[in-house]
Amino acid sequence: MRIIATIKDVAKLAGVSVATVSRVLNKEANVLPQTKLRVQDAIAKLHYSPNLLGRNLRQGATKKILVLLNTISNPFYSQVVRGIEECAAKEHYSVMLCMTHGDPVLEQQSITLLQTKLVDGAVFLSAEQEGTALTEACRGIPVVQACEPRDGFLAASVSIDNKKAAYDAISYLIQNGHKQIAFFGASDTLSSSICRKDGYLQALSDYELTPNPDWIIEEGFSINAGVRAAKRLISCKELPDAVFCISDSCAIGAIRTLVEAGISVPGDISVMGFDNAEISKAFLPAVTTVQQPRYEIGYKAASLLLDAMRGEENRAVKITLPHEIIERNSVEKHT
Amino acid sequence: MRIIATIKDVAKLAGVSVATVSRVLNKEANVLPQTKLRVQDAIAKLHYSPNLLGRNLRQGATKKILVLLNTISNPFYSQVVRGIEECAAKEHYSVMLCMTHGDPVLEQQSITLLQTKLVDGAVFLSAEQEGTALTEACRGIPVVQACEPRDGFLAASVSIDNKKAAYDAISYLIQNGHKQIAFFGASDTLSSSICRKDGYLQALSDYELTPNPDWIIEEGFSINAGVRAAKRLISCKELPDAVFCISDSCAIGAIRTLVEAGISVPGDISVMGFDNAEISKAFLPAVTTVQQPRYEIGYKAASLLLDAMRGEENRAVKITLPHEIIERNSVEKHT
DNA sequence: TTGTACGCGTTATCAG
DNA sequence: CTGATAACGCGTACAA
Repeated sequence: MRIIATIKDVAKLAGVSVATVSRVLNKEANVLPQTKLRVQDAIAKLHYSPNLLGRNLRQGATKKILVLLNTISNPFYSQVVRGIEECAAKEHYSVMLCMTHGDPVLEQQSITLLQTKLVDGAVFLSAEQEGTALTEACRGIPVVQACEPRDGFLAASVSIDNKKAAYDAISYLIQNGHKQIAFFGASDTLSSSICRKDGYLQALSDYELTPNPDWIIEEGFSINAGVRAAKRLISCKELPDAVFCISDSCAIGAIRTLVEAGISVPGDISVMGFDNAEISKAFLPAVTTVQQPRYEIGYKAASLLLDAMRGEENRAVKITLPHEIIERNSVEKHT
Repeated sequence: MRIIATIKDVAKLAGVSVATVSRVLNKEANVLPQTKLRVQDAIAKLHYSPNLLGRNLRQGATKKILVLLNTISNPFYSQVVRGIEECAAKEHYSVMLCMTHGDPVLEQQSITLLQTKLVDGAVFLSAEQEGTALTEACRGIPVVQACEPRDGFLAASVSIDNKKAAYDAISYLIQNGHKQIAFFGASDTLSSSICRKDGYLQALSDYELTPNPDWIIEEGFSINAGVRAAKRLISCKELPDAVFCISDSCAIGAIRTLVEAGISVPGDISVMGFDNAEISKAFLPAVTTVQQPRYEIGYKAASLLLDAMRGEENRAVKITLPHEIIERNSVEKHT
């Protein structure tokens, strides 16, 4: 392995002091063109690039922000991260991702990057530890939450109003003539799971429909969860005329399972998803769903984080962005 | 914002020297239990955590590796990254992700993290710059490639044999009675695009079939690319009896487009994908495809990177891992 | 067992 | 316009 050049080597080769090299590196004004050239020459010759550990140590900042998320296997987060990146780039921050895989220990490891000054701030797209533990772990560190705010975690958050979104989805089903509506949810403690179920129950109640407990099936967000939920539904003695699913993946698993069992979608049962995943549009039938403003959520979250890093106290800020129902072909419209 | 405690503050509060605090932090032996307690007490009181910038600077290493990838919107990479993470964790490295979004400038920014010692090494899951430029940019830095080796980039690589994989896929189609086989590919310069096309042409040639140029349609990897390719195919005066697609996304776009046009899959046309994406199993019809050992590719790549970071010279190593054909329902079996 | 003092690579302050 | 030097926070010889 070659020995790596430092600022001293450059200074020596150029016949100047390290201070002058530093000035050239940081594009300061007061350097004679000729010495500047000598320095740049030496830099090129030695393939020198400044060690940012030194710079960051000296400046007490790294110009980096961390995005913490459960897993990248859910493409939903892709656009959220893009929003974060583009907002951060405006102030010359770069973005790094770390995954927690649902493991509080891995999450804590990433938080250590914050505590130990390796990054300047973080956006939490998921949260594995308890809210109060997170608040404690992130004391004095700029952090915000996006998509999935955690109860008890004192940090600004950006998300849609999940309860209202589910409520609107159920209203849409009801307005299209469906009265017997099942719910495929998740039994975890994520705020989105809880809020979407609340919205479902609230809508049913407001429209004076009574929920059938057999039809509230909580298997999770994944395709396989949708498959399992649909199998359980099929074994019920009565079938609903519509199903609201907590995610598009779940909806797709459900649709393929129903269809395989000879139940037509949307002919016999309508199915509605959530998130507007890319596949929803291509699936057969195309899935009617609820769209979140993913990019905007990420952008706004980064913007709040930048505020916090500037010292602005905004830990109590809770922003909700508008959702939208995307009509496609998996819901039958009875008039 | 609270002032952040340093090792000095801890030392002062505990009434010891910074050296002793450092010894406690690094779990060295020669510290009296009672002083150790005093130090730990002070650490807790001050909510102190060591500034890793100082430590990393001192030690010349960060125990972090970077994964560079185009975008996380393709869930294919999720398992690859998992393999990297789990191998890296065995030697106490943590993994961070940076996206390039196909932009050489963003890629260069991430490479800067390497050049500037912020991370110890990197796995390239994509490459935006030219191979020779990358070789130059990464001189003296431990790097490896996975999935998509770049011509001219002198770094160890791990991938499947893309040409043979495509060849095997076409053979499979032919053995199941298909003779008129179209190819939906990508016109970029990725090695996988080129190799898979080569494999397609080679197989046709070996089985003495002549490729119809109208049926070689290169629109890309995405669902929309599959839609576009299928539309172009439909407008041909003759239709093939099978299509080999460069990705599962492409295959799904193609299937939904064919089906919408009243062409049955696999009844009229069989469609084969590539990658074994999660959705392929759930799609209707379930997509016959080629499986890559994603986790193993990542794991092996990380293992090679660890070797390189230990100083082992392995830049010329090229590893190919076995692929596998996954039979499902999108290919008709004529006997 | 503990403390002193130096150096990691950089930037910032001050003289000149 | 340039140079010498003191930090930044930490780890580690060496000394005590």
